[in-house]
Amino acid sequence: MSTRRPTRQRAAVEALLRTSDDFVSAQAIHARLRETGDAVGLATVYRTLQAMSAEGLVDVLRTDDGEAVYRRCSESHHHHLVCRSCGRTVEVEIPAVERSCRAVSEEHGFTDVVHTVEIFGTCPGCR
Amino acid sequence: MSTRRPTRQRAAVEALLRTSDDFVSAQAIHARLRETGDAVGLATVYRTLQAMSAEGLVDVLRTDDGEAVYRRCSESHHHHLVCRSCGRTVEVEIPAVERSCRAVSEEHGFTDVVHTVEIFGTCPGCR
DNA sequence: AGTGATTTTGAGAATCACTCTCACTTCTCG
DNA sequence: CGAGAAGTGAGAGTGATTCTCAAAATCACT
Ligand SMILES: [Zn+2]
Ligand SMILES: [Zn+2]
Ligand SMILES: [Zn+2]
Ligand SMILES: [Zn+2]
Repeated sequence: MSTRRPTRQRAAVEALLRTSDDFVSAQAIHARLRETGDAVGLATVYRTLQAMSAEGLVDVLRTDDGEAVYRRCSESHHHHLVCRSCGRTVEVEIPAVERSCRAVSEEHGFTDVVHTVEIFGTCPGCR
Repeated sequence: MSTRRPTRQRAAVEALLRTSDDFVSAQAIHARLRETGDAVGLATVYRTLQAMSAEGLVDVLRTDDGEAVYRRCSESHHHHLVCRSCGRTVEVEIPAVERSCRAVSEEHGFTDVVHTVEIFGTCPGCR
């Protein structure tokens, strides 16, 4: 089956993610774990993040320069309001968006539809 | 001023984009131009696409594996409904989405806000 | 605990999109 | 026609992500 074995490495990555409210890159996770002595191989960090992403345990998005960043998130469907300056992230649910995306898709006969919605701005603290 | 000089290379890239209804990668553009004998250096393809993107002449989005793909688009603000199988792309305007994104941003005090919205599915033809 | 099958790990190599460098070509405009 | 500004491209450099594969850890059972 698809149950993954519990390992020290996986626990370390999950713990690190639990301590960060913002999106973090795989490279950053690798570096931080190395600092704390809880080192995990880079390949393993990537593998773990992929697995967690597939299980819906983390959300992924791409920065402007194409780097993937990860964040531990609630499991219900939501989107993000991200500060482009400090990275602060707010999870938001926007029913109107869900409705409109579904409507537009049906209108054009598309099926198996998924959507990505991300909002970037400057947060009140970074004024 | 910011007027770019007209060159053979730039014209070739623009022409290529005009012939494609779907999103294309810089690498693909470079390869196709080379095939048609209308070769343009890879660096120039990237530079041209960046410039066009900055001028709002092309839309950019990232594929799942992080590659940037470009498409000549109408200049008014819109989003895309993309077939994950054949790449067919439909431009859509969704006022409700614009409204909601703005509302959510204000609610959290974010300013200078931009949003990305992309919808992926299987189109009627790829059933 | 022991044992063998199965999975996971990680150092380093490999990939690949993208950017940089810089000498050379092409425009622009007086 | 120049002189200077802007554009080009082959090739080197970057940096994130993936691959390789032998060694290490975990599991299932006794
Ligand atoms: Zn999230
Ligand atoms: Zn949604
Ligand atoms: Zn578009
Ligand atoms: Zn919009």
